[in-house]
Amino acid sequence: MCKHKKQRLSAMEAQTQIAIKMHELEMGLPSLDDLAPLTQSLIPPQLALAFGINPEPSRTPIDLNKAVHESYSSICHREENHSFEPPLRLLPRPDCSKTKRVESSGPKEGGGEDNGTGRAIKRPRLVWTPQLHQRFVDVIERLGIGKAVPKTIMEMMNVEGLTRENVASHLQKYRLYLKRMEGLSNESHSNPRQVPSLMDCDGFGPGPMLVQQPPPLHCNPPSLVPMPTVVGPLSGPYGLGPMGFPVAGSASPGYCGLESGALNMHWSRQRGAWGSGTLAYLQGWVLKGAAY
DNA sequence: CACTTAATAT
DNA sequence: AATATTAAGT
Repeated sequence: MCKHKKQRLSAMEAQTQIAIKMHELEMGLPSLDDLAPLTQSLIPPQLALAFGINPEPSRTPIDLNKAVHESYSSICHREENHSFEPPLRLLPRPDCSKTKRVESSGPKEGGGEDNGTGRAIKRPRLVWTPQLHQRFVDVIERLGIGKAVPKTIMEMMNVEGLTRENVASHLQKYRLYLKRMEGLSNESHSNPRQVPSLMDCDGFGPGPMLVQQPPPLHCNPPSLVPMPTVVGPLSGPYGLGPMGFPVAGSASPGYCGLESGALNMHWSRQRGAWGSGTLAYLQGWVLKGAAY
């Protein structure tokens, strides 16, 4: 009896503590008068020029409004898909010297930029991390491989600084990869006698002796459900496949684990199938006895 | 134009 | 080896 009272009390205390903290926080915030409007550049153009910093693109209230709407609809879209992908940022921070410019508003990202000195700037070469590749694959699955073209993919991936060229290049490789996988599974059909030989362990995917059914899972995911993936150092002793996929054949158990969203295995509800290119890998996992 | 593909460069 | 770039064709 007394216990309940105490619990209620402490709950209330916690509430008031939070309220107090919030109040303190708010007190610490600058007043409206102290804030610069978002339309105003944080760095005056002259100063930016003097230090060789990319001048900020000018933002009109319309730009801001647009940006807000874009963010909003982007969030809604993600909600619709039951997917929680925070907007991704390629670089820790837009670096002032030679990175890409990033602002969504204003003139398109396009063209050879210069940072005021008239010199063209080079963006650092993109590294397709598993997370990034994951997003890439997600988008392709939503679009369907037929409609997945560089521009659309780029837009849907919603990654700051990602270019169409980046995506096109990756897509080219991804398609080759898919083709290879197809070839493999066909071959296994027509020529079951063939021995997988190297295919199993050379880092290019599992061999042909695979079951054709999606493995039974304890749950059929509502939409997109992250599948078990390899975790650990990106270039560890387990093999990374052609697209940077982990390869079952060469994965050592010590490096296997469950981590949501790290790699490319998804159940596609639309198609009622494992995401393109992932089936064989998943089967590889199952055959290897990966537990989940 | 944007897209594909192959070849080549970094 | 992974990514970018280029060239040529649709």
